[in-house]
Amino acid sequence: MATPHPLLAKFERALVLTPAERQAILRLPVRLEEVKADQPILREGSRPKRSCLVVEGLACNSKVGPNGRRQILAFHIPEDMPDLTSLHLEVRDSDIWALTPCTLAYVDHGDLDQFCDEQRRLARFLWRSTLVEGSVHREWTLNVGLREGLSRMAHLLCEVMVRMEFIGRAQDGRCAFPVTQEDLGEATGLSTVHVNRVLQDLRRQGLITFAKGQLTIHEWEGLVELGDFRVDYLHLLRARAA
Amino acid sequence: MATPHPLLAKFERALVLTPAERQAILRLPVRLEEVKADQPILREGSRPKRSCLVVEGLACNSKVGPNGRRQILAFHIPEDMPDLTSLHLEVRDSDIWALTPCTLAYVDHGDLDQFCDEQRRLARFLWRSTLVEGSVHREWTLNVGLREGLSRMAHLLCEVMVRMEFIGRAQDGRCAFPVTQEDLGEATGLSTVHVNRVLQDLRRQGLITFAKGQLTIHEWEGLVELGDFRVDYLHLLRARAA
DNA sequence: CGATTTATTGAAGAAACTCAACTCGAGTGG
DNA sequence: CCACTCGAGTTGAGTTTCTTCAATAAATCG
Repeated sequence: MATPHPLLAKFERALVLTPAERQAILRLPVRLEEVKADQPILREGSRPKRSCLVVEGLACNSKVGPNGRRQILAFHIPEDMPDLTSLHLEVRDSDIWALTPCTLAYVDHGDLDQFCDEQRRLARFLWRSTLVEGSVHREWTLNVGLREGLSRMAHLLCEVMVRMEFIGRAQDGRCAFPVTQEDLGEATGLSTVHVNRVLQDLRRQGLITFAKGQLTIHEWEGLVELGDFRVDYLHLLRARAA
Repeated sequence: MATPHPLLAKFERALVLTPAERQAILRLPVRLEEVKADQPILREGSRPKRSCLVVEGLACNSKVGPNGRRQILAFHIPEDMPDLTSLHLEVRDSDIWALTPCTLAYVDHGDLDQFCDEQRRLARFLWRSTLVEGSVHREWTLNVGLREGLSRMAHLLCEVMVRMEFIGRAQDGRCAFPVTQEDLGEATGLSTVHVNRVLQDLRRQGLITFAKGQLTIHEWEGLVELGDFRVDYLHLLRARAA
């Protein structure tokens, strides 16, 4: 088989699989689809019959507020399943948008349900994934509710870098993060103008470089300090040999 | 048996149970405990071996921010399980506090795990409960990130009232909500002073009364409008006869 | 009753917003 | 290849929202 199963990477990142588990994953029927940049993947109010995993690209979870402004609630990077929630939540309560061109691997809920019934350990891991998403939401609420602009942005950038590192897509404090300043504003609850000033401030302090969709963190400790970043809430689980 | 099993109410609110399911719930060993007001129920960093359900009282999920200020992330009312997350998330990422004296029903994770393996439908419902909690977190992030003070508070009060109604603890737009203005500030990300002014504004508009821990909503439509409140994100599921 | 929260008020100041203009770079099509 | 457009980034200035500080009033509790 040429390309490995898209779901395999997600599980193997965190768990040491038994042969039976691996087989069960490989048997899961998936369907690959492409989405263009700035296109909706899922809409609030819809009733999905399948869930997707991000294979390639950057997506986000968002809702539209009163004034028509968008609040980004989470970024989704490869190996994330942005709508695992819809497996048990009939109606979607938020949108999923592709921020860049995305490759998605879809799994039917029927297959996933059966998979969960048969593979109890892997089911628990999927449940856990949705709980981690919840934990990230909690940290974001705190971020927006309690931290001032500069610290808030610092925290966000720390999170992105750690998650990118975890999936092996960051090296030497550098990773692709192809979002606009407007996107950052929607994620932090700041205006675009203010985002611009905050980023300038971070640059001036020599903490980061952010240009052309590339994020570089020059002084990790400094940014962590400024952003009051403690990694625990990401609940990163790394597979380790027995 | 004098008092019904504390978990039964939660399930029966949303599902029509089979006799076998009901039996399985009744067999779940629980242990009732009391906690005084303003006491921690669970601490960030701890590794719980059991989960609890709120039988009586008001609790909250919160984290402490950089300046030592507390951000409330959710209120927990009877029939909520504030730390179901810890069933699969080894280390707690937030605190649970009792805001009033609380009665809690504890279930060991071992028992709960077994219960989930045997009662697949009920397990799905528990999973779903944690997903609803996530949805509430999303709405709160939007609330804090996008809405201005007045609207933000209106939204919060709408949520509280709907949830209280759902568990049968509100009548005629009136329910107990024994929190201080400081608590409300921590939940909305506003200063205590500003909360006070916002509440005055809501009162002046004739929308609410809030005194001595009693919340009354006089003009539901008006408050909903002001708070941009749409109930869907609560994913309320009501048991209905077949 | 005194002690301690909790609620309320005024005033000055900070953080962030809006509006509007301008720059820059990357297409794109004539 | 150049003029043009368009999206993204940047800057200045005035304004709003909310904060902080500090003091007072009211309520609650032992």
